[in-house]
Amino acid sequence: MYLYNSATHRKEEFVPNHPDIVKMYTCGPTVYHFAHIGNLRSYIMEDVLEKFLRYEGYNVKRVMNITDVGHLSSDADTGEDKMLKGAKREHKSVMDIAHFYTDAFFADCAKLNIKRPDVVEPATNCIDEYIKLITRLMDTGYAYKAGGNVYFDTSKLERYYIFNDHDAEDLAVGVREGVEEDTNKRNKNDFVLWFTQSKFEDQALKWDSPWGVGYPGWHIECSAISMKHLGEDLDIHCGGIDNAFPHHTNEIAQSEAYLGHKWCSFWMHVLHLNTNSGKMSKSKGEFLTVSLLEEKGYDPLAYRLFCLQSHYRKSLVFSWENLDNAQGAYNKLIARVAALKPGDGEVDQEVFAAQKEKFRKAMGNDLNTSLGVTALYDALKVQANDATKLALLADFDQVLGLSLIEKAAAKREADAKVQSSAAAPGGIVITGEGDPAIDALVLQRAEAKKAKNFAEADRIRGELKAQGIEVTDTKDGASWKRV
RNA sequence: GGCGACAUAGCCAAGUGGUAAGGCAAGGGUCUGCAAAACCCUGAUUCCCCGGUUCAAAUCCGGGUGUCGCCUCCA
Repeated sequence: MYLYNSATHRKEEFVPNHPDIVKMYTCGPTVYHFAHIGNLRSYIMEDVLEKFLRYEGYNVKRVMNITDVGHLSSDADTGEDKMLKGAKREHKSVMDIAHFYTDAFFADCAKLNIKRPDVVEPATNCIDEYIKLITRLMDTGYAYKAGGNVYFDTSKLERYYIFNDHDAEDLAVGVREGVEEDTNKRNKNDFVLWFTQSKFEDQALKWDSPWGVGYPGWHIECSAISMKHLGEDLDIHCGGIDNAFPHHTNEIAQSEAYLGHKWCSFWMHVLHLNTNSGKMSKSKGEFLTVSLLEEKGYDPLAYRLFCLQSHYRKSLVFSWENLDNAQGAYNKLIARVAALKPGDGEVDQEVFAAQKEKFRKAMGNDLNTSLGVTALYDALKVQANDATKLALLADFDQVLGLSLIEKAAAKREADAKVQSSAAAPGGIVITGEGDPAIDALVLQRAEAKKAKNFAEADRIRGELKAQGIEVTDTKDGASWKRV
């Protein structure tokens, strides 16, 4: 399989460092707030990567951090979230907030069929590891102490910028509002490994260290957690594109300075989900969460399909119209899968192998999920029996994670619930979900229709629709169901 | 200001030198009293613009234009 490597700016054949395992690390959420669906786009794509690696027969160990220290009290989270405000008002601890949002994050992931990584490690669990790393960096001269904090000295590296060719002099420090230049730094792009002088007044969590009581910088956490669970090398490191610089750049700097050798082979970055007005954020415009999608009647998996129809290295624009498209496509897809008959003959191995090869080739080409989704439609259209089609759909869905088989089964079951529940003289047959009152109304309409009193028939249909009941005419009468 | 990416029908998109996949929406048709559902049919002489290379370019090269992202803690 081929993956685009941000570090080399090329598609490269993926070969793991060790034949028996793929070591995968993905930057996790900062748990001070709910995740928005833009955050979740990255996790969906990483999930597809992990599942495809397993599908290809690799043994994967995936690690994710939970950032629960370092910038929980940043200025970005003010005032928007009731839970956080509530927690503060009720004097709940930062850790309570972290736990709450960690759980919320994984609940969202579950709704999107995102598998939980093999190892999930909160940053606050690894203080000893950070101290170990920073100690060696101090001993080897890569780190220095200034103004109470410990900094990494980027001038000690031959090559600091890995993902792009920045010129240090051109870096515009403090471009963003509210960011002040730290005058303790020897070089513009040095970064903090350990704080004792917090820039956040209400920094709640502090630990003792050789450099004083304080807390770790943000970047050190990912290096240390990765090494703790995956050792001194790494196959794939993923994250949102915004992390490429400075976060991942700094991870490489400190990790390789610490190890004395190359650390990670493949770097993958997921582009952003934008709105029409630009980058999605928690404080600007609608705060788009999985729960909000559900409230509006969307299936979270329709959002997953929306992401899959695009490519992870392209920015994607979210709009309700686009989500409507995806939801419509998802419904139709489920309906078509539900129309297939399970157990209809033997799987045609030849057809199965040919279609599977197409799918593997598409996904193996830097996760071309758009073609992966097309493979689903090809499977539905291929000249073969239903058993073969279902086997293909189930196979591809191991990677795509759209719950096609389960949703189709549920739909079949729901449709089967519509039983013959009333028969009237005159041969009119009403089928529905078994509510005599509704049956009576539907029968009334059918009789009016039979008498060619269409105005009355439409009136009753409108009345039923207002109750959320959909009436469909059949050969012998009518059928109804709740929608 | 520097750096990085992207630009294909109304929308999401595939395409890596050989003459534009697929999905959604839309329109037409079959069916229906009308609908719904289902099924069938219809879409870009053209791939942001201008040059160049080539028998041949959406695909390669050069130059523009536009959009987005990053530049110290946002996936």
